[in-house]
Order: sequence, then structure tokens, then C-alpha cells
Amino acid sequence: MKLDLSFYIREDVVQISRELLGKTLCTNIGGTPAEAIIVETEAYAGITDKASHAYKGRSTKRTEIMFYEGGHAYIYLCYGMYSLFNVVTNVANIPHAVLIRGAVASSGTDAMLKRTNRKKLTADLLIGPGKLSKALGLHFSLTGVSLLGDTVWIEDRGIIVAPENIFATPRIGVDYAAEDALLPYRFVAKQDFNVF
DNA sequence: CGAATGATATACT
DNA sequence: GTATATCATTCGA
Repeated sequence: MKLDLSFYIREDVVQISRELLGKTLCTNIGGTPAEAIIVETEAYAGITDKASHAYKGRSTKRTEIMFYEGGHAYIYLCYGMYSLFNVVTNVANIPHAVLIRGAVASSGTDAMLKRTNRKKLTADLLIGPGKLSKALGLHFSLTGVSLLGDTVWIEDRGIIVAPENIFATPRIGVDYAAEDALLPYRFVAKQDFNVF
């Protein structure tokens, strides 16, 4: 069942990050459908979070998507070659977002392998935000697309990640955020989804 | 460990 | 309008 607006507009972005573990991320881009189970997320808590692009309410043409109502995709180009995929949460004008950092392929793997120029399915194909976006076809030009539409969306397939399999750790690659880089806003699901 | 790689934000003229 | 520093990263030595 596709997650609806009420899931995204809640105010606790950290809670949403945790709940996204085990959900299925679906894309239908360029006529090639693909699905993956989310296993790693990071929360970006808007204006109070130095690691967020919207820290202190900074709003620019790039970051304006984060100020939208929850349920939109904020996709942005980093390091010149990798698109990073985020889920916007909370109500309009509160720039909270969840970075999808890793997933496990569950369907449409042929298309993913083709996009990433690989021959064989490996466990780390979708681990890492850059690789995940590339494999699923999430180009940064798609930023702002609604997750309630039929291009990119998230479904609840009834997969439950046990609390003892969820680990909270500091975020990756945000050392510039000083003390906020130490916040335990990253969530990893350590569970065998048996996709091989 | 370090290069690749380009849009974007910011600080200038 | 133009210049330059800066990245929510990855891959190959």
C-alpha cells in the first residue's frame, strides 16, 4: 500500500526516518520500473540542523523544495556527479527531509544493472546515496516530483524491521556541520531481506 | 589516500 | 554579470 500524505506531514522527522526502514521505494522512470527496500536513512532537521541545506531558514532556488509540504522528492547534485535523493517531510515552510542513503534491490534489477553498467547483482549495488540514485534513475532534474504520483513513490509492503535490528549512528560525510555532525540521526536496518 | 567533476551559493566588479 | 570556493560521494591506486 502506497504511503499517503498523512505519513509525510508529521512533525517528527527522526521518527519518520526510522519508520522508512523496511519500506519499499518504487520508481517508474523512462518506462523501466524498479523497486528497492530501504535499509539506511538520515534525518535532516531543517533550520536547527547545521548539516541541512536549509539551516537557519536559508531558502534558495535549489533548497525551496524542502519548504514544500511533505511528500515531495528533493533530489540534488553533489560532487558534480551524484544525485542524492531525499524525502521532504513536515508541513509547508518547515524544511525537514530524510536522505535515503541505502537500499536493497527487490524488483527491476535488470534495469538497475543496466543503469550502473554492471553485469551482476551485488549486495552493495544500492548502498550509498549516489549509487542508489543512479541505479533507480533518480536524476537531479526530477527534484520536486510528488511521492503521491506514479513516477516515484514509497510503499508499505508489510515488512517490519525489529527494533533490535535498527541502529542509530552519527551521520556520514557532514563533518562541516560541527557538533550537529555527532547527532544520532542516521538509521541502519541490519536485517537479511534474502533478495538473492 | 586522492582525483574526478559540475551545479550552486556567495562575494565580488 | 563574472569569479571562485564548496560540497549530504565514489572509485581506483
